[in-house]
Amino acid sequence: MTPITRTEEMLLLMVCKLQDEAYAMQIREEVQKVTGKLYSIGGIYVPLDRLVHKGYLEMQDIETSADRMGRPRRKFSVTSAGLSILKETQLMEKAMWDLPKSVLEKIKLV
Amino acid sequence: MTPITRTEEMLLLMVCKLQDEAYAMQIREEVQKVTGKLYSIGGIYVPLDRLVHKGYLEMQDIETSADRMGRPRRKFSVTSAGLSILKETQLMEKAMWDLPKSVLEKIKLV
DNA sequence: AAGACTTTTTCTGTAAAATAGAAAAAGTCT
DNA sequence: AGACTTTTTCTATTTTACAGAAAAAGTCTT
Repeated sequence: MTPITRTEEMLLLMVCKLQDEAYAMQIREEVQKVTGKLYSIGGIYVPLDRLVHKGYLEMQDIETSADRMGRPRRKFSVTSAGLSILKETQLMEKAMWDLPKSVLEKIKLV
Repeated sequence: MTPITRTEEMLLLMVCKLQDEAYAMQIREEVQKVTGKLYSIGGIYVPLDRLVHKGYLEMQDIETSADRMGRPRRKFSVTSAGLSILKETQLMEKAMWDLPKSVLEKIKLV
């Protein structure tokens, strides 16, 4: 299983977090909350589509109900392969940060 | 401060971990230990140079002492800007993984 | 001292991902 | 019908990932 990028990790996690509200534009907002940075449209849609293509996300067309305007949205959800790669990613991050305490301390105090 | 990639994060951390043994080829080995994957030569040198260029790493030429063969090596060390970006990265990762317990549980059990 | 040997670094080309934003699409509202 | 709202599609550019051959800079052998 080949590792995912940080952007991909973030998007998967935001879909997890948003659950029934995991629409692209909501995800974009959530990413901004977490990173403090507003991603461009392409910066969201391009990797989301890639994640679908890789089988880590599923997509569902949602019909516009009478209570909102604009083009119909697509809702995302994480597949079990997606959960699995997230777990792997988490373990890898943990391994990466397995450093001597003295080093961790130095980072904390910067 | 613009975020770094996962590869950059990993390399910075491996330099931290290896301390006085932070030579490119040692770093490569360490990366393999953590990820389970052997990176190509370019996969190590290219981003290391980039990190130097960005000011997150420093480089020092080490003269070959009589007890080893081969071309002289370059030793890397993390700058204070490097420590700082690592800290930011760590905080961002923490924010990303701030999910409902039910979701974290689902990931754990996959 | 010349040439074989060892190990690291330099270099460069290709593929993939990040980034950006204009234009199109698909609805609702007046 | 046409204006309006919001999302998605599309595509071009820059940056990063990935790969490995060739060059470099030493030591060792004879």
